[in-house]
Amino acid sequence: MRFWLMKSEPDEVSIDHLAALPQQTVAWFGVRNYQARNFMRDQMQLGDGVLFYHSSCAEPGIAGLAEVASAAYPDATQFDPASPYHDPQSDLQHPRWLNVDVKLVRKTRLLSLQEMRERPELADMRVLQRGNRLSITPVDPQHWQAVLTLLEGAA
DNA sequence: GCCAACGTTGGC
DNA sequence: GCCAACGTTGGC
Repeated sequence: MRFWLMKSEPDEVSIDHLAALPQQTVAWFGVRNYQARNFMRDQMQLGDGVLFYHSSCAEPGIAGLAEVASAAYPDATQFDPASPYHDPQSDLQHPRWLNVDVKLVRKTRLLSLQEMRERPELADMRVLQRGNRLSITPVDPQHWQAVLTLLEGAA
């Protein structure tokens, strides 16, 4: 079992949106970066742990826990001319972009980016490294555990 | 709105 | 295959 941090803009899909969806599950559409796509395609497995992260917003940080709920399959938005994620270069027979489904486990308190940066036990997390822009990053087991402890401790 | 960082594109 | 230009991300 692996662990991941997945960024979502709450204007698009927030933790509360996810909680309100049928099955509390959403297709993780819109990834347009090969490295992030490859994580979904090659490494994610059903049941992998996900830190649901709010980015590009007033209070960036971890907002809940989720899990990988499907294998990777073609991202429908790449073929939708009305979508901002439309990719006219992608071919129906050989889709360029994939997504997995992500299912809510539970909403948590917000573990803010600021607090994450203050915690020495999280200092090596990939998402905190300088210049990191990947929307999906692997999370080491010890970081996963440290985040859970922070979420359960000081709630 | 600014800007550092980094991925992608495209000319050569 | 190099690399400059450009576009995007995302915190501030």
